[in-house]
Amino acid sequence: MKRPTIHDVAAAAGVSRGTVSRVLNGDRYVSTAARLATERAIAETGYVVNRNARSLVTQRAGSVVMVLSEPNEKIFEDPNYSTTIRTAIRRLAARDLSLVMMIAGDAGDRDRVLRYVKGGHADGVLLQSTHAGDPLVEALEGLRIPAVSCGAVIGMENVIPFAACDERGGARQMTRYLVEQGRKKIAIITGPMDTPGGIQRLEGFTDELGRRASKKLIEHGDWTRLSGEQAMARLLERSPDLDAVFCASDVMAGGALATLRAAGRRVPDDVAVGGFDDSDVAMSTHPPLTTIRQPLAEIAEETVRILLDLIDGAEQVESVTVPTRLVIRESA
Amino acid sequence: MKRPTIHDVAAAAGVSRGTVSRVLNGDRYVSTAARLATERAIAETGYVVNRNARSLVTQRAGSVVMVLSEPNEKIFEDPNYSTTIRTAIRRLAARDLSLVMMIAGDAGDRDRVLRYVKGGHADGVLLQSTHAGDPLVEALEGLRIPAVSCGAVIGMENVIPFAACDERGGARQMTRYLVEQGRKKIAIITGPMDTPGGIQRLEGFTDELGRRASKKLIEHGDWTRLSGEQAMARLLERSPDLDAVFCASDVMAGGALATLRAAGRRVPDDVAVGGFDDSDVAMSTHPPLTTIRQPLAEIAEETVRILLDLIDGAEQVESVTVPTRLVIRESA
DNA sequence: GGAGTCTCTGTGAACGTTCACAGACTGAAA
DNA sequence: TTTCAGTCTGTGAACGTTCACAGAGACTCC
Repeated sequence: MKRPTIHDVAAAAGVSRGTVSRVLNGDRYVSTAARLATERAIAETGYVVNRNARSLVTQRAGSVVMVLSEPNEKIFEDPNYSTTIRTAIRRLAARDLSLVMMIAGDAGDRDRVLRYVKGGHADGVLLQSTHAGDPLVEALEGLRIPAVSCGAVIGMENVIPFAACDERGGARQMTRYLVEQGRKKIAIITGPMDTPGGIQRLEGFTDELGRRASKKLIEHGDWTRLSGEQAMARLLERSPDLDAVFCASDVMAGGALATLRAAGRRVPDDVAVGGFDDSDVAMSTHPPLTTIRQPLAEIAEETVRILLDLIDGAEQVESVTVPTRLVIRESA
Repeated sequence: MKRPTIHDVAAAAGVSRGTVSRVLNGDRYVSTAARLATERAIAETGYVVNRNARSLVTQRAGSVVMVLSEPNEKIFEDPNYSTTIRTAIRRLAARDLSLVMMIAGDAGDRDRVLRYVKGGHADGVLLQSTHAGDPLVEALEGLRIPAVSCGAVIGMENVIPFAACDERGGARQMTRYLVEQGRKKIAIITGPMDTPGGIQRLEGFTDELGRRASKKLIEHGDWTRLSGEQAMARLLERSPDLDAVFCASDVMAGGALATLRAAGRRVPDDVAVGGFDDSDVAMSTHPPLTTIRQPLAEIAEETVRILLDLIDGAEQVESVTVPTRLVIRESA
């Protein structure tokens, strides 16, 4: 029981291979009679085009690869990925492109991705959580394949287009809110300093605080809950009188809350806590987190749109920054 | 600057196409001299095999498709997917198979998946969160393509092999624990009753409770936090004197906790709360959730292993059930 | 020395498309 | 009538592999 080929369809429709191909690809020059006959034959035979054969001659892959470059396994729990993946699948499917997932944690992984792309098996690359200095990015750049990042790649902002939320602006929103609430000694727990979320959320924080910002009130985390707990402990030890902390992610804020509770601090009475992301943990903590909402679906949509533009041959594309929104709950 | 083909490699190595192909595919009959020359030529030319050409003749796709059949968009937040996807990518990559992601939410989506598979573009299918009666499953069954589900497909346990945690046993563990803690009136918030997690966790609950189980103490949720909140409210209204609630997922438990707090119930003093999954929210709630840990990575590994066995031509494969573990924190 | 078995190699024919080209037919304009 | 443009169709040649086959050489065994 072999799969029907374009020949079978052609025979069933009483036309030639070429005509079937033209119908398949929406070519203008095909008579209505031929088109109808072909369409019926396709339906009757249950014909499905063989993408391999097509790709072989067109030199187009018909797929896009999403590369998850997260060296730290733990962080993959990040619920944000799900939204991005889902959105990407949908948008690409509308263009009959499939989404292939790859991981680029270590050198071996990166090599695999590179070979895949070099083999011409992807029409574009969607970068996800790429850290500064990732060798993969330069390698991809050399291959001249359309590549877009979901969130900026630090140091590569002008070479890899991206869509991202206004990290800096969002951080300013939160910081300003904490100030407005009368908080005097505001600390921050940042993300890794080789990611846009790490760097730019800190920038927004210091931007807003001006010379009131103090090095003593800055601690670094790695996005994980545990790192949030530990950073909070360090902050409390160094500055027991702090009255607010802005955590660069909700997950880290969850950790900070636990440390604060263990230290007997009431939230928000003694210490206000602000998060970032508005992921689902923000609703589950006690008290629920006041946080910065980043429209992940929209960011994913834009990322894919830019990639499609590039695949379609756009010379120059603009990176996109979408605004964030302050979501006030109970922690601040 | 065209990509080098097998011909270029053959020319560079001073051998024939056939020999290069044999080296590529690890054929036995090739001399060391030829092998060495070929390998050098491959390295020098930067040759990467064209999978399309290969698939065209071998009739193997070189990829596996993971189908996310979740009609309800909301639920996709489930952090479990990330682990499964990541594990699958890794295991498949070791066999040089790539992972294509597809969604099968509505009929159009399902059609796309079916066309993809019918086109011979996947060597196997990984089913994820498939609900009972999903028409896609039957359709796939008809195509005779290797398919394995991550978690059982209700009603299809004997036709679609799967790997899953011991849902029923896990639920019994939790229920027994609550009983041992002296709880007298134990309620349950189940998942959707067309999923194994919905059905079997309830079964474990009633198994353990025996005739102490009461219909009045059963409420249904849909895995979302909101449904947990609402189900808890209904339970409290009907049975204000309940002293424990087993939630079939941590996320729903998070919702239940919020309702309990709003109702002035102390946890665990007045009401003990048990979850299921041991996902990251379990650590972020207040109090942290006592829950049932399901080894997601292990389940994903097994799912992929079974699929690979099927792809390798295994006639009969055994579904796998892995044990769960009670994780005691503070909510019960 | 011949037969038989292994090892190794090259070659032609697929696999299922698309694309460029050539040719046939139509209708309108010169 | 001829010419030209426009529409429609079929065909041969690619695309880059693998696979089966045939044949060459080396070695062993009688």
